[in-house]
Amino acid sequence: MAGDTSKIIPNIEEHESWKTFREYLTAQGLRVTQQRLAIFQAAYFSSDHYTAEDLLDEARKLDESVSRATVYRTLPILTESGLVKEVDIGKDYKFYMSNQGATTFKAQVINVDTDKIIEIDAPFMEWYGKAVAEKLNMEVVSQRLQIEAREVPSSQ
Amino acid sequence: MAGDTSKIIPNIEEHESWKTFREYLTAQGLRVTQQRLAIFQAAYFSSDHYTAEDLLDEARKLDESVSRATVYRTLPILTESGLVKEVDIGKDYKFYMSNQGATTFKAQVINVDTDKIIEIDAPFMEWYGKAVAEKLNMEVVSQRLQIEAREVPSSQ
DNA sequence: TTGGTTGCAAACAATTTGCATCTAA
DNA sequence: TTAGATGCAAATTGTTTGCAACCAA
Repeated sequence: MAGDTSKIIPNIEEHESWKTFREYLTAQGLRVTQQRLAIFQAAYFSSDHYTAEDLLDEARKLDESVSRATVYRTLPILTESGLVKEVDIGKDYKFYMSNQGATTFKAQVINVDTDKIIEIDAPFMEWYGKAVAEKLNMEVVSQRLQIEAREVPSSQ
Repeated sequence: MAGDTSKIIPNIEEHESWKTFREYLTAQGLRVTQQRLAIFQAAYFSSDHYTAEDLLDEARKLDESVSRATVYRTLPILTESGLVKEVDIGKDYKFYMSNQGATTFKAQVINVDTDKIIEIDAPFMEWYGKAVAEKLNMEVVSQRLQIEAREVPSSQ
């Protein structure tokens, strides 16, 4: 096996998310490969937002055989499984983040000076989207609220 | 895409927006060129969302010398002047729309099946973004609320 | 006159894809 | 065994840029 996968989080392979991921692959008729496992681990056990390129770097620390193409081919699997969330803030590349314990609707506050993304709860937004869609006789597939802001040069 | 705009609006060159655009160019030390005027007209007197490529097609109906490069170089001028608004819905190309009479905050409802974009008023969003940003000691630069939805297969 | 603008084509950058090889099942 | 998965490199696609010709002021 290329790359020990249990260095960062103790007993990481016993974490239930592993089971979820393996079962998802199997259920979809997809194979459980070393590369997919490495990419999953790097993607899911991350606490921040990352790009495909960031993910490639991290996954390679776990299995150096991982290629850029496989990262791009695996990301849709991760997002469709619900384990990872795609975050598009209007740049020419996408961000992703682990979807660990996601429940309530989140808005993103983007610091325009640093590009840092802060996720904040915005539970009532969910209701708002539904209400608007209903008026148009539509059903919500997804929604996002993004606020670009900059730090106030804290006076006094 | 909106058709030939000079047929819809009478005396189009007397519309005050022309003055605004020319004054904006001059104020910025930019030249008033035929190409910029054609792109402005195609961009501003359109009632729908359009891509850079759509805009190129429309602008060429007014001045066939307009090139793709000039469209891309003019779009930032139009958005910075406030005459045109950029709408990014997470696709790999951007949409734009005329900012005629825009006052209140708008949300976009995107029909995921047809890619049609519907703009709806969401005035309270403005307040919400400000409140959130304030809590983080930040000031809002811009915000967007997007709802992806699909038509309900109208029963009965 | 002359420095900003233009069209063209080449360059870019993120992402996708064709293909020969590899491997999970 | 064998169909699905991989790495590599080339292709794609929306957008940007270098440059010589052009033209608004």
